[in-house]
Amino acid sequence: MARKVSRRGGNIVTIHDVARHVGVSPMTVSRVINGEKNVREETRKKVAEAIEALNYSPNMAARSLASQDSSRIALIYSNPSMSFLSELLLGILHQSSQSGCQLIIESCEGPEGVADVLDKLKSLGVDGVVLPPPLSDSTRVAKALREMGLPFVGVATSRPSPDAASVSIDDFKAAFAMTQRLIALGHRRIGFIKGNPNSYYSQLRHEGYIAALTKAGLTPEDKLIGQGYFTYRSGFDAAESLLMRDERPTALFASNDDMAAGAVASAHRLGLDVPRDVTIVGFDDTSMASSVWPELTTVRQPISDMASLGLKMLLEQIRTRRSGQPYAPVHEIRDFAIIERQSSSAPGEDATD
Amino acid sequence: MARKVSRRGGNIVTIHDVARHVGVSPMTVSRVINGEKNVREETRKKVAEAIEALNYSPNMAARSLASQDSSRIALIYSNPSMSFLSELLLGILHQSSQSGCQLIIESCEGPEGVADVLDKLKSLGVDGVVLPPPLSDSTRVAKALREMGLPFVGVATSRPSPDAASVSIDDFKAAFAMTQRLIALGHRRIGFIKGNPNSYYSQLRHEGYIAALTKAGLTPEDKLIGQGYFTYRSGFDAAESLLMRDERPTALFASNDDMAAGAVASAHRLGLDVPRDVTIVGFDDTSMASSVWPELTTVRQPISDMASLGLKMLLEQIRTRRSGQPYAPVHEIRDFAIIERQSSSAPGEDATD
DNA sequence: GCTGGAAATGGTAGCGGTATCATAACGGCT
DNA sequence: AGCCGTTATGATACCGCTACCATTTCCAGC
Repeated sequence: MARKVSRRGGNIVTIHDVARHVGVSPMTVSRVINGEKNVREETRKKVAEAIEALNYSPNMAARSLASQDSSRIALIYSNPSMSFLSELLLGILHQSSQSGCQLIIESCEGPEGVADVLDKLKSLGVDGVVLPPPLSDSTRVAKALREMGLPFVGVATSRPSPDAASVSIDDFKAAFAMTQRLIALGHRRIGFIKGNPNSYYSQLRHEGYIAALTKAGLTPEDKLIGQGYFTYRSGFDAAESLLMRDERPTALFASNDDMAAGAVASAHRLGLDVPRDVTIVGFDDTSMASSVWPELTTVRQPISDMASLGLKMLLEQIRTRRSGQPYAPVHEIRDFAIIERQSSSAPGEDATD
Repeated sequence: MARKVSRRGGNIVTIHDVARHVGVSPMTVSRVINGEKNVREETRKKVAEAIEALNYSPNMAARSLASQDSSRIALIYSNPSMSFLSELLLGILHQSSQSGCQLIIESCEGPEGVADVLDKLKSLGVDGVVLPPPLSDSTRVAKALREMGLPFVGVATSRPSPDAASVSIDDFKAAFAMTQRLIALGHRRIGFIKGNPNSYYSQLRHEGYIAALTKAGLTPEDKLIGQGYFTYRSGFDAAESLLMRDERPTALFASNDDMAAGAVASAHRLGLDVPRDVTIVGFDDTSMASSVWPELTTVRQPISDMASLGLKMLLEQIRTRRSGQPYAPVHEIRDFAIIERQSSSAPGEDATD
């Protein structure tokens, strides 16, 4: 039986093989892999080439065993917006297999659930926590984590805080850009459906909308603004009251995709065609955006990338902390993109050209 | 600086600690942990107690390093039905951290994508593959995998095949049960929206529906059946033509949630209230089911459990194969559940009681 | 009681990396 | 040239666990 040849397509390339191939010690190879300094540029290059040539990839098990730093990272989520979650998971998963860290996924329902989960984390000996929205926005959670001395990172929208890292897009700018886009299409009466008032990014998106209108010389009007709570139903209701006005808006900007989908349903119910009679756009580009019909024009957040980067930052933070050095939290901003689909067009005109 | 005390809530318990505590060698402890035979019952018990007492948990990194059997498992998905995927991921993740296997997630788009991905798997040295629908249904993929000599497991609906394991619910029985439920509510004209004709489980669900009607003495009618393709849009269209008939059905059973959601939208557009004017139910209980309004009555598959079990079976299969023993593929069936939400009621009556 | 073979247990040597400290090579300076 | 403080590299010892083989224990059978 081929024993030690079972994995990796037939032959196991170790750090020793690479070392021998180049004519250096394994230690030097290790240094190159981990991007440590104190390696001559020339050596680094040779090693890198050998790694490439031999198609070497480090054994995570060995690495985490030797370095004693197999971190346990928990991902806590509370909002069962599965579509968001799954993209997040993809990113996290990718990064965790790269970094060889152990992942624990916990859901917490309701306010008292948070305490339970945190207790559990403590007993599990978790080293750090990844927080997607809406938890990333919660000062209560942040406070609890801080008291436990657990480092954490907020992914996709979180109130910048001096002692926690975060990765997000610029929600204000994104909402601003999307609103500008609607204006550029020719819309003048643009409605807006706000998200949950507790959430910070909901505010930012609202402000971005207002700012874009103002900049274009349009007056933001209260009667064009509906209050939603990030749910489909709330989007449905808010859109209904907005669209039943005498002078109904020609475009509706919902601050997430679920609400936008609800708004589309509401428009349909009122006998309005989307986008011919009313343009409706969303935010996030979750799977909801492309599973309804017409598919939603929306703002895309690179959720997977953000998650991946977030985890990476978290691990770095943990490592820095362990070595006793001070850690300055990083707030990383990623680019968003406006995705044009079938739910938007110029006012009074069909998009299907 | 506390160095070697960084993980697991403060102190690292190793197999040596357990051994010392009991007064045996680490080897014996290892045997107990791995459930090997040739350990006296008495010894086993003492070791088990010590493990409990010291709250020991094995170090996965060390284990997989030493035993050389860290399996790499790939999850290949093609249908970007994110809500389904995320629940699957949750289950897989849970199991993989338990079993200490490395996970690789790959998406493949389109038919030629499959070949690319399989190439990649080969070069990555993957040991086994988890296949969610619709890939789990594809004989082409199964054939390719078989030729590569890669074990795989189909999760949630897969054509039972003699040489591949699978975990699924009984789609026929589930559709049967849901149809019976609608009949029990008093519905007699029950429409059905079929899924993609290529897919096996789509057929099973259709057959379940027919069987239940027949058993209740109702005649299945072709004009009550619409063809869909598992997409929102296709559900919308199919429902539209079904609901515009003179004698429109009082209930619509869509063979997945996306189509059911589309059907709801279509009903709304026609000015019909759900469920007062028409009951609409779905299948799968993906996040779509609870994010639209009214929330969908649907058949729940325990996706996360199924995925977890599937991975476990796959790992077992790999281990068995490695040891050179023959492996008889297992087809595991899990229970489904019918989830009643707001989209269903007795005909001609409002559900909100 | 002694023997032999199976069952139970222990000792040793790594798995593939990295921490740590020692050593060698490299300039910059007097 | 000689000295010294860096900077680059190497040797060694593990990390926690298991494979493998050696050893001990146990008990049946003579």
